[in-house]
Amino acid sequence: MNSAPVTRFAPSPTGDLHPGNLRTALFSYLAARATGGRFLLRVEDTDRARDSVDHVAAQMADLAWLGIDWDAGPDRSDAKGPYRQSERDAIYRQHFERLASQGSAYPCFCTPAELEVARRTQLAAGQPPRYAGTCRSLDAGARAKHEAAGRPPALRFRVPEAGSVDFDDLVRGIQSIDCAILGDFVIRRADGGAVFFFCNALDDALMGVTLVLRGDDHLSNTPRQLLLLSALGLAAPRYGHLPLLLDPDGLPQSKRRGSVTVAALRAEGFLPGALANFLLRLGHHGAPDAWVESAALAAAFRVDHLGRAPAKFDRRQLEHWQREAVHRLEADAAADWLAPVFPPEWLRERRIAAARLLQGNLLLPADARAWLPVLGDGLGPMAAEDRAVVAEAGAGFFESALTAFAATGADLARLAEQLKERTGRKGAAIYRPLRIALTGRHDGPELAALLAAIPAALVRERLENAARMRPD
RNA sequence: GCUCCCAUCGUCUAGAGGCCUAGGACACAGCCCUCUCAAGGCUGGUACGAGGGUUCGAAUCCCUCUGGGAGCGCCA
Repeated sequence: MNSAPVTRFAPSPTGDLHPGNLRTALFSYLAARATGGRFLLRVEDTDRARDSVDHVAAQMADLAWLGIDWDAGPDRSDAKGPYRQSERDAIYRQHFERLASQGSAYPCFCTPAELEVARRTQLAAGQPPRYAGTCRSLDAGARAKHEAAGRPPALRFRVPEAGSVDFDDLVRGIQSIDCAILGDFVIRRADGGAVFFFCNALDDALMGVTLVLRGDDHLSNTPRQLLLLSALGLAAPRYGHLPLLLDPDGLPQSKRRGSVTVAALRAEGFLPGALANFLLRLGHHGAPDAWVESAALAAAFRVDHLGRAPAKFDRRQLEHWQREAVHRLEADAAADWLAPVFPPEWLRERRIAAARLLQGNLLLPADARAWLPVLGDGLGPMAAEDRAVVAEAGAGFFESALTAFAATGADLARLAEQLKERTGRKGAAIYRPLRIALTGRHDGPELAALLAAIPAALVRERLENAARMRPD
């Protein structure tokens, strides 16, 4: 495992990916890429009721968006495939038979109602709810009787009565779980469907996965999977259990609670590099304080630098990385990024120019909306304090500006020079009223670039309006 | 209920007995730079959940408590 691990991400397509899922995927991916290993994508679609093919596609799109690619997956199978559990029934069946024939598993005829009663009774008695073992040692006669009754049995794994399961978790360290606290668990439902514990562990082993990074919530189930694998004589992967990613209120992210999804973040305009840099530092330390390029992500990731404490999803941290990402955007990429808010009639060149001009002042594409009127048409009303600045400069100032503009065009340095000569003003006394007159606001990108980006006719019109402006 | 896991600034984290009057980053405040905003530079405030031990010495080890989480499913 030290040299070239095989890792995987194994989502169940029951909804959109959350940042926490994506982090697990990213870490698994980076763990493989950092050392020249392989990364697999396996779809765990064994829940026909909730799964959907749309979710599979959406999840793959989220992964690809972040820059995660897989050596094998549902869309790219190989000898170890298929990579959709819904297509692996024959494999599961074969291993069920093996387990059953060697006595590691047995048919269980208990009904859900019976099990529920037993569970309640145990809970009431202060006992942990564990399978009581009713069907554990049914003789042939009893078994035949049940079968004659027509009820199809589930298949239950026989957990050893004594001993313990020991493993060394990559992030949690040595774990030792007493078999006595593990009840016999179902591996095949009465309807013949394989259960998560089973397919998940079996597929990892069969696909040659050597390192599994997954959520904390699987930690206490790991012994069951280890038992299963050892009964099958298969090599188990190394496990590393990542702490959960929490919502800002400190509760675990979940679909039910409406936690933010990766898809929603993408729709808002967050950039993949921003999310990657953000996730890289959640439950993982040792990455540099500064921005990490996507090509350097794998080198910045260390599997032995994973933390144990849960982390909160903090949008402001994400926004910091987003700002970094936006600043780093090439002009044409920035134009694409802003495409959703640009007027459709704008040509490529104009989009690039506008993007270059604005990108330093934007966090999300929606922020650009406020600037469209400045570059195009229809300045809104200005704030009282801004009107006051314009009024203070006075009609003479703007008339001089008009004259100067006619001579210099959109060359701010020369324009300012002439204004200085004509009005005796300098510095902020020139730039500030000019900025406000031209843009209707007192903040924003460099004025020189702004002046160059506003059509000359509009520049004149705005200067004329400013000249007519009175205080109050 | 039982078993297991987690616990450092508001947030992400460093810290594996003395290097910690706890470091960095984000956020926040102030200053500098600057036509403004952003960026950048500098400065500042804010944290070891509580209580007991062990030790010459504890954020670091042990115990208890508190708080949070997970698992105990014919869900994944």
